[in-house]
Amino acid sequence: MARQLLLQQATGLSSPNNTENKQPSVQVPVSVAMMSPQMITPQQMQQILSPAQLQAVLQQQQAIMLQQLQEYYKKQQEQLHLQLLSQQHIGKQQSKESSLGNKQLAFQQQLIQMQQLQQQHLLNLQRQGLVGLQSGQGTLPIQNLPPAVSPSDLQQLLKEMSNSQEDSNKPDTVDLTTSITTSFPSAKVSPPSMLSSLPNGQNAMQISRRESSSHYDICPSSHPLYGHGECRWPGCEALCEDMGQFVKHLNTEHALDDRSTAQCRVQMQVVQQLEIQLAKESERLQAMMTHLHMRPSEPKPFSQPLNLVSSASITKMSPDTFPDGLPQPPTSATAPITPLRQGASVISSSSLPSPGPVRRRIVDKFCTPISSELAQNHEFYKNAEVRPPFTYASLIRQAILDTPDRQLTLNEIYNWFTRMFAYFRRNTATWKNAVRHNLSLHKCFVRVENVKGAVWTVDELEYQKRRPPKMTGSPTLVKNMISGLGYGALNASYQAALAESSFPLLNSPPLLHSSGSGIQGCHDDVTSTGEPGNSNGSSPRLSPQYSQSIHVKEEPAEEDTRPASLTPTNENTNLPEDRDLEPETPMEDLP
DNA sequence: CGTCATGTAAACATAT
DNA sequence: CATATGTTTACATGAC
Repeated sequence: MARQLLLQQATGLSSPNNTENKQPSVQVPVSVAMMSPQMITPQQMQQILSPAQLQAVLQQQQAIMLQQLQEYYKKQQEQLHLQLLSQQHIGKQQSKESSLGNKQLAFQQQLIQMQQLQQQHLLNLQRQGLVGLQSGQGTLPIQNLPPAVSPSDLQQLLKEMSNSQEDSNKPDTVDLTTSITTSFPSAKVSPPSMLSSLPNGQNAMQISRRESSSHYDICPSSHPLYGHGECRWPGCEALCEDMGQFVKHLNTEHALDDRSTAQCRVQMQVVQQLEIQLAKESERLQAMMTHLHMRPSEPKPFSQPLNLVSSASITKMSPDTFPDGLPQPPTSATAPITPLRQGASVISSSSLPSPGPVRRRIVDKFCTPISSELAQNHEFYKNAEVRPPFTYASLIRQAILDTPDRQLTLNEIYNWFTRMFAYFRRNTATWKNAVRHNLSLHKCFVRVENVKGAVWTVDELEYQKRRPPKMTGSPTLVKNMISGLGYGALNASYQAALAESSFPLLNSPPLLHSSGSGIQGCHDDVTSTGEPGNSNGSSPRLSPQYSQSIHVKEEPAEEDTRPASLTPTNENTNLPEDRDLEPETPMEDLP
């Protein structure tokens, strides 16, 4: 039933714009590709589409998202540019408006943030092999995007602004709204409705091109998943001398199986999370502009950069901008963008002030490459209110291990949470309680009293002990993991999982064990970094061996007397720890 | 279906 | 007394 519906839409919608490319054997309903996960859960998708279709759909969606994102960035930046220029006018009018400087700064920051976001997204895509790397290694991914406001441009702008600020006062009559919208009609793109086809012809062309290029048989010279002589499939770095070899590799190693489809879904999620963040940022920008009277509450042209109806982009949309046919979700600005859980009901889920219990411990079971994941995405989590896909226990541990002393007070743990994750800047009572609960509950957290209070440390051995059997990366397991994620916080978790299997990290030291296939042992990150005895003696905090007084949690059926419980783990020979991924660098902190 | 890990809530104790 | 810090219990959920 659903399938028919979709296919029906597909045939109606995909045709107009696909004139240019020879559709590969598989007809892919564009509308399906456009469909946000809220509309169709991954599981449903799999049921609805044949594997081949699914694969194609995913590719399409990636392409669409990328394209739309690029356009969106571009428009956003054009707007910003204009805003800055407009601000200049205001500056003239307001003579010595002292707050102007702040406004400039705010805009500048916003703009920079946009650019960062842009880069981040591209990095992500690149990492996943979705965007071919530029030949010049050092080049920024930003190159892939339309001309943006370069730092120098920005400087120039600000310079002009500050200059103009000093002279004359003009009547405050500049109609910024019209100046913006009229001079940049292109920016007025109505948000693609959920079920509509391609937003515009250009996209269609892009998509077609993308799609065809993704079918190596059509464009043998290049492949988005092939670059620099290696396979760029997420988590795979297999070396392939030439395209032929690569194609062979692709067909054998990344055939259409559970694992591959799961990976595709995860990739979708990666993109989606970024979009959510993007939506939020643009929303914030919008609010800023509105506040500055630059743009009287006009429906923002780019409120919905992409096809998804994420809670982020929805929640604060004004009623009039709401896509037809969609019930407007309660406007709860405070509702966390908890990664869409039940897949189909982001909207409804966002209506609840507090998300119910959220299951997302996959990563933990997946060996919690939390630190490597964090290394990659901590910027993301810092800014996006996305619930990190880690358990409280692993987060607490990470917080503690992040410090030179491997010990933190409760309050410092709190601070780490709020510093590292935007998500934990709300509902403090809830998660703080959870943190305390975890600290008390898990034997791996050891409370050490010192002169002024107490600090918490991690008994790594104990922590490892509680971990379930390692995962082998079997397709089934991967699949389970993915679906178990409730489609929400996959992004990180999956990347993290892949990281263990030699994920090419862009911003972290090269892995030592890049095998390219299969997940090698599960490791949990960090541990290595520091065994206590190591150098680093300068501990501001009392490093005096935990001695003072240690509260050993009771063990129901203690097998061994755990002598090692207090000794710096480290010599747990039986535990094959990877401890390599961990960028020893304690992941610089935020201000 | 039972068990386990986890998240959430809450009661309670103790220290500051 | 209020708050922070811990501990513990209860319950729900999802994975296995």
